[in-house]
Amino acid sequence: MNQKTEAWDRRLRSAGFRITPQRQLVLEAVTTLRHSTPEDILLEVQQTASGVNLSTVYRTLEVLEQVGLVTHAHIDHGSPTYHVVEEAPHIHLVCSRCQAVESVESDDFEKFSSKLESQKGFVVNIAHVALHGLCKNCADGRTLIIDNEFDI
Amino acid sequence: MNQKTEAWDRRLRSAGFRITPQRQLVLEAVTTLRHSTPEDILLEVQQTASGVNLSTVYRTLEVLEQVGLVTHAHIDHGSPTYHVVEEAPHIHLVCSRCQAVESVESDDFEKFSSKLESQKGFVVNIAHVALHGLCKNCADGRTLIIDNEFDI
DNA sequence: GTATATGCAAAGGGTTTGCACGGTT
DNA sequence: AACCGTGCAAACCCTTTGCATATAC
Repeated sequence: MNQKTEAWDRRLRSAGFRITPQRQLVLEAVTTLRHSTPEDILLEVQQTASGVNLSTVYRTLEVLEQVGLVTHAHIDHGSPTYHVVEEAPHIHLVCSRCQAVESVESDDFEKFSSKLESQKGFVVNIAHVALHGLCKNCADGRTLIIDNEFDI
Repeated sequence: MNQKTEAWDRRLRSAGFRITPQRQLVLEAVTTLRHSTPEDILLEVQQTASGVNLSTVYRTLEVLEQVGLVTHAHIDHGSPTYHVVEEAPHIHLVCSRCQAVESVESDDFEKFSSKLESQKGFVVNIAHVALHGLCKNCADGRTLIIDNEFDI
């Protein structure tokens, strides 16, 4: 974890940003929570002695995203969810019924997206992909999602 | 176009909703604009004599989505974009740089998603898919999107 | 010491809601 | 006539911004 922290710091510093307790706290929270909204992160960091202001959370996430340490995806209708940029790229599966978020490796998706690239010239930002639907539990045998069936 | 209108009306009526000028106007606007935010729709319908209130636009879109006449996808960080449910299912490609929205048929995507279904049990709502990245023009030879390269 | 980051509070955008009125059935 | 739908305004998120203060470098 310490090694990770050092890498984070280097990344920030090399981009000309300063290391602050708030930035470290937010980064730890994003790591711990795995998929979290700004509000989630606020609650997490507020459990520490120092605490961080909500606007600082927003500004920090912006910075962390700029330097490539975190990304976000639009998981539901509300706030975006942030997560650390990992070694293994993955895409998000979001259940429209139970709101569960699942990460799956993107290998198969990449086959599709590279085809898209060669055919249409469109280059997909894989880390940003969030697919909505029903998770295994909630699907329960269905094979087709009717658009208006859930509040999605 | 008249035939379409009748089908719309039937759909609404059979679901127990009433036919109102506002609902017809919104539906026409969504059709005309192809990919539009509530605000876009408001501007479009305000060009008519009657006009429609913004909150009615929202409520109408909710109804139209419930009865399966329109869907929405989360195209950018802001408002969702609505479009009519078409015969040919398609997914959306959204350029992070120029904001252009492209529709492509979902055949290839479905190959991926059915694999996802058999392997993970996750059933993707295809109409809701919006992939972010760079369009042909903006990609301009790139083959990898760095997450923080654009404000996405 | 200087430039950057933070906290606070206020403003901003998008969306939802309560209520009285108007229109559809 | 009864009920549903609309307009209006207020309320409600979530996010951004301005400014004075604090802090990293």
